[in-house]
Amino acid sequence: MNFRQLEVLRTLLATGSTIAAAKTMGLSQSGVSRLLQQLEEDLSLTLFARDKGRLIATPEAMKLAEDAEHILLGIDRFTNLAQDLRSGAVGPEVVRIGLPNSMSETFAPAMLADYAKDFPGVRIETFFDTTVAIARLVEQRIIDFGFLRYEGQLSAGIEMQPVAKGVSVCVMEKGHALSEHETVTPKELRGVPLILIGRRRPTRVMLDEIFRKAGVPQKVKIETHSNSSACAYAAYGLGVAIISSFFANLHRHLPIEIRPFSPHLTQDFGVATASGVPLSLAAQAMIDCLKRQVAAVHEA
Amino acid sequence: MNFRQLEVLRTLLATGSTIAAAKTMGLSQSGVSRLLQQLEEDLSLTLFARDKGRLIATPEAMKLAEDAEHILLGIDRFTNLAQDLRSGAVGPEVVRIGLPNSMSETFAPAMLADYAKDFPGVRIETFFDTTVAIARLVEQRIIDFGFLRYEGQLSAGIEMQPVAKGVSVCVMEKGHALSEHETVTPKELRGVPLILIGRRRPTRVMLDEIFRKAGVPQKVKIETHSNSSACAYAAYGLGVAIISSFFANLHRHLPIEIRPFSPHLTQDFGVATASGVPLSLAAQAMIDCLKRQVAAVHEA
DNA sequence: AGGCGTATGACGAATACTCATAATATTGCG
DNA sequence: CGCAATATTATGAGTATTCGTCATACGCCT
Repeated sequence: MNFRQLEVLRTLLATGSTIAAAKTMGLSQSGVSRLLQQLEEDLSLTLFARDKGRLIATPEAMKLAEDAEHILLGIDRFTNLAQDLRSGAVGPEVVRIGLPNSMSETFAPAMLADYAKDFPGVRIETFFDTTVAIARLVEQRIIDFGFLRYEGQLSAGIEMQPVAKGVSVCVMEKGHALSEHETVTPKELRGVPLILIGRRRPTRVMLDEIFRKAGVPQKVKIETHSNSSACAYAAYGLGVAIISSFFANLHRHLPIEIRPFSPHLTQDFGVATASGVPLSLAAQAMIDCLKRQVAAVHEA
Repeated sequence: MNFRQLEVLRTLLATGSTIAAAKTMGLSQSGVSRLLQQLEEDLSLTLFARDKGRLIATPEAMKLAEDAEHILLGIDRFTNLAQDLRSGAVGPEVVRIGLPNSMSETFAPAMLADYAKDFPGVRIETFFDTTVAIARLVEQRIIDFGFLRYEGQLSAGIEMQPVAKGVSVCVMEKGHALSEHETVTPKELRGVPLILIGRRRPTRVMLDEIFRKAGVPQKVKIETHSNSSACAYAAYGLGVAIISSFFANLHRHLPIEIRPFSPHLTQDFGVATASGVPLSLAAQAMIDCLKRQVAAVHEA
């Protein structure tokens, strides 16, 4: 049995002749005739009496047509649903994402605005938190994916796909004396008030190591825990922040100058998903959108 | 698109691998693989993520599978009807009903036994599911009528006729300390492990509100999604369940005590039918039988 | 005869399956 | 640890079946 056969049954009952049915179904008269024969054969039932070369529906045909209608309706619904899923219109009711705190002010709104253009029907839930917290949210499947900096030591249930790289940079207020330099080294930072983040994190440890090797004592004026605040402090002339270029670029709207820090320190950023859990189309599209947005910020 | 493809979708979701699916469908593994690929191509959707050589269903696949199930059900019905017509007899009349899961164990059997006395020739098909799922089955006319709790916000194509009312009650194991009380208030439930159902449903939200107003924190030990399990948990002394008296009464055979919860919360139960579709005599009689049965449980 | 309808033979294109085999991940064993 | 054994999906090749068209035959009515 066959969709087409059911359609023929319906159309034949509606139109009364194979020719008319063929016309409305967009195929040849002989095709309709064949389809009907097949259906009758499949069911071992006479659906239409052949009377003087005309087709006359039997009561059986009418009974069956009701059920056929049901099936065809269901198929309609099925394909419509597929269509909606494809365009993300119906999608999963909600896409949940985790982002670093620093992205809440400008990046996330821009990204979501971009996303909402293509997927107006999808509800979005955002969690802003630290890298570790986001990783945990991914692991517990509370969010579909998270964007975070990663350092190799990821738990088993998480898969990363790299999205961007950053290098350590110095952020200072506009017109700061150090902005004369093309790049900034620990030597030049001797005695300069510093704004640092993440007390015990690997990147911070490496930074401390670099200063130690250069024989320059750090004059840490402010310890903070968000890139946003570090940039804001720098903008107010409270000191020079050393953060990743990735986050510095997100705060270009502030009155700050950004200079590469030397020696080179790189950071990897990527999208974290729970391994073995396929993403919905809507979530996948959100990741693509995020990548676009990151690329836009990066090249600007 | 194709019946076989839909079958593959269903079977694949049920079995989890092409090999197992092939076995149950009686064709080769490669056949299943091909059918799946075709379906994905037809729909332009990724139904299964290929992860390390395994298939993992996407959310889209699960959504679509529900609709596919309906279609396959329709096909089943269609062929059965054809079978009946072939064998001459204008098939036995069939009544299809949807009931809440909690009624499968004692209520439905009793009701059908009662019904079968008067209508021995009628074939009966029962669907046990959640309120929302049953409503959808009614709307799509897959069942003649459904019995469910309603909360006002019903879709346009459905008509309700009230059958019973329930009030919120506490269910606890026999001999529980709280059974001393004539009625139970939030105050007495302070620190008592609770068994609650339906995280975001209106009734649950109202319950949360009541506890909040009473200044009593809920100690939710178990969240579950069926009244049966809630009663079973209560019977095992895992905590005190707060559910509708209507469902609690269906589980009187368990070693439980039932006490009214105060303040009063009422629930409405009724029969849902597709609007504008006349019911068969047999279906109407089934509704009457259901009402009788409900009355019997209620007064007992 | 001419108009309107269905049925059917012949044939090409598409589809449905199978078999055999490749590619890849997991597991157990020495 | 390395390596075979196992389990899984994917794919190339080939065959049988089905789908649909064209042309045409046939029947009935006016």
